[in-house]
Amino acid sequence: MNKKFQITLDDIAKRLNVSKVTVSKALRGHPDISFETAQKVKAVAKELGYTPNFMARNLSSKSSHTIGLVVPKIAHYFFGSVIESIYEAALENNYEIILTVSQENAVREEKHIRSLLSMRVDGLIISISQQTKNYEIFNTIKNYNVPLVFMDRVVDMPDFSSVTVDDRGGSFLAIEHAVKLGYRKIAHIAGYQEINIGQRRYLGFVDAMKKYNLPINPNWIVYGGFGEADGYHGFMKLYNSGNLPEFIFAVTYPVALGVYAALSELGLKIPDDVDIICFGSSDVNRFLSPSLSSVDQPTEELGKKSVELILEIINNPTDYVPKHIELPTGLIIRDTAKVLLKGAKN
Amino acid sequence: MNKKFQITLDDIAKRLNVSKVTVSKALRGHPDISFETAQKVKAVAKELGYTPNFMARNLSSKSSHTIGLVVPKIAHYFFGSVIESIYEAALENNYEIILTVSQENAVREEKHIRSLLSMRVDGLIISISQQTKNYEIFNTIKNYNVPLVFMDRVVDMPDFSSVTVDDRGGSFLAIEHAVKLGYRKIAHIAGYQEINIGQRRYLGFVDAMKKYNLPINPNWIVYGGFGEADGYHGFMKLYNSGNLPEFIFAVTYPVALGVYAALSELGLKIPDDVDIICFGSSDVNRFLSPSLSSVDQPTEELGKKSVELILEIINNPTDYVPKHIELPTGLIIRDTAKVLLKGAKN
DNA sequence: ATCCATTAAGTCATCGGTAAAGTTAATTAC
DNA sequence: GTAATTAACTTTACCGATGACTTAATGGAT
Repeated sequence: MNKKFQITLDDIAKRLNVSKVTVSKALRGHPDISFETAQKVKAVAKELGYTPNFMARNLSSKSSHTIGLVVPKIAHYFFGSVIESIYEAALENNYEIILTVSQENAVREEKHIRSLLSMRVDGLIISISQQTKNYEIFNTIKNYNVPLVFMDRVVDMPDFSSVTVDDRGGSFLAIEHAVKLGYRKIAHIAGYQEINIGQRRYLGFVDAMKKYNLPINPNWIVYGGFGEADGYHGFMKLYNSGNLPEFIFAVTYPVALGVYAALSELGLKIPDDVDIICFGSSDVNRFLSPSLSSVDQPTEELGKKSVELILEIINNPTDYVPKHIELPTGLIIRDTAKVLLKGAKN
Repeated sequence: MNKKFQITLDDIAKRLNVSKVTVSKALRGHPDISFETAQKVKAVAKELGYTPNFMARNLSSKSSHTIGLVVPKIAHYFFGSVIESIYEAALENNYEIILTVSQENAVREEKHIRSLLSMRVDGLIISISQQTKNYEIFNTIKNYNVPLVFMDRVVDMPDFSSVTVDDRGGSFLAIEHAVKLGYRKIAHIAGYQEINIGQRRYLGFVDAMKKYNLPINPNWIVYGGFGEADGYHGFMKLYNSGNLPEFIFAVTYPVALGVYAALSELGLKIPDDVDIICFGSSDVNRFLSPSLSSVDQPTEELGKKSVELILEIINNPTDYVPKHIELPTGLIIRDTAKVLLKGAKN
């Protein structure tokens, strides 16, 4: 390593024959420093290409101007899109983001959180993994008084703020829409029920079925994860039961894709053999054939609101009351779940 | 903030009536410390839930065990997938990743790089933005002697290592394949030529056209960016010229999707009106209709190799000779570019 | 008995900042 | 005219770790 790796406050100080604290204050616009001195300092800093040392600054100031982010996945449209908007929002507010990925693994998730805490992040935005069951670490966070916002996948702890979408209401809309198309035999390929999105999407499904007096066939509810494989196996299970529903509500977009894979393997057609709608979408969805109708998830909003919320807490740590933001959802009807069931009338 | 936010070496030291250096050494397995003392220290550290302070450690050791990553985008399959594999590989080697996103913006890119340098990352993995033209910052990195590996989108500077795919060879394969299907009127919706992937994919196209003695129609080469909009406008330009080619080679997957959008708007069909192949793919590609045949980009390999390479440089900074790894590509034929052109024989 | 090497610690300085307290000289207050 | 205030700096201490150097105790070789 080059010894002249970094320009420090001292380098600037020596050039101007002032103390390094003067330089530090000048650069931060501290009122102690006269206008002329400040100008000189800034000029030299610019000339030398000074950049403050992140580690040193954070060590001494005990605040890192950094937000830790923990998500289960990156290479999925939903998370990719949310992450991107979080980075955008952070940048606008001059905050750094440190992103970690749990890969849906609870152990890794906890390790990442501890690591972020040791980096003294000013706050955490967390979307928990499918597996997360032990909430100990969140109590730790609470004890440390580190601001935390749960995003989309939340833990039900009243002390923490959250930003979610209206999972229950969105699911309700989806099922109601199916009913209005004439469908009665409706299945739900559901996610894990231990996690809010799985639970609430299931509840929305139940709400709608009840409202329209439709029987809920337990065999038509398949629990599992949120990935493509889960959708594939979920549908296969429905298929193998010998009693195929007319309509499927998939808990996530990848699950719906898994259903597509199963359908094409089995030679079944949408909507003739079975119709489908899902929660969430993707940028390439409109190129699918048929393109999936879905409950809209406002990904950019989720990211933006999460950052806003965490900054609100960071800037007002004492008398902060946890807030729960639930973003409204709507339906986007594309090719699937579009045509009236044969013989049905609206 | 809670004052007892963090357990420090001193806390452990006091408990055991030893000095904090002893604790530090013990935890790092330094031979100075006896087995028994080390055991005791580790036990107390565990009991108190000690985690080293990242900032302090890095400030004093001048190495952060962290790799800075700069990419143009996240919410795109290619980058999402590479990023994920980089995180995986880093984790295996006990390195942290600090990810920054340039959003294809050169100014922002430079800002991120400076910020990463100030964080004293041990190395940088960079995939430059479409726009990047000023290489000053890379000279800065060189002067600072910070290890740097370019990934996929490289800058032609001999001092830096790189991991790329065989863009030229892959493109050649794609065009050769088209020729063998009987296509002669071949267009290329190309990217920016200032950047290696744009240039080399174009060159592969030219290589193949020359080899098969096919004329290159300048009107059938449309330059632009790497996104969906570029594909859309690129095709519209071809279409409006009144002389439609039989076959299109799209420089990226998103560009091909843009072409799809244009085709569907114009009511044109693949492969009857025009056929297509592209460079790169996505996880949902197989659900497209028709699914795109493409040049395979080994995304996980790209990520993995980049990390391996940067660690190699980090661990051997003095007599390191820059290395250029080019990963082989192949074709994956799905629905497009599959059927012999009518009237052609192989 | 003395010297030297080894083991197992401890002390001190330092990384590059920031906060708090201390120092001047000039200005203001009464 | 002297005390009090203020502007503009400087000095000192510290954040939590690490590396270099020092010290004390033990044990073996001579």
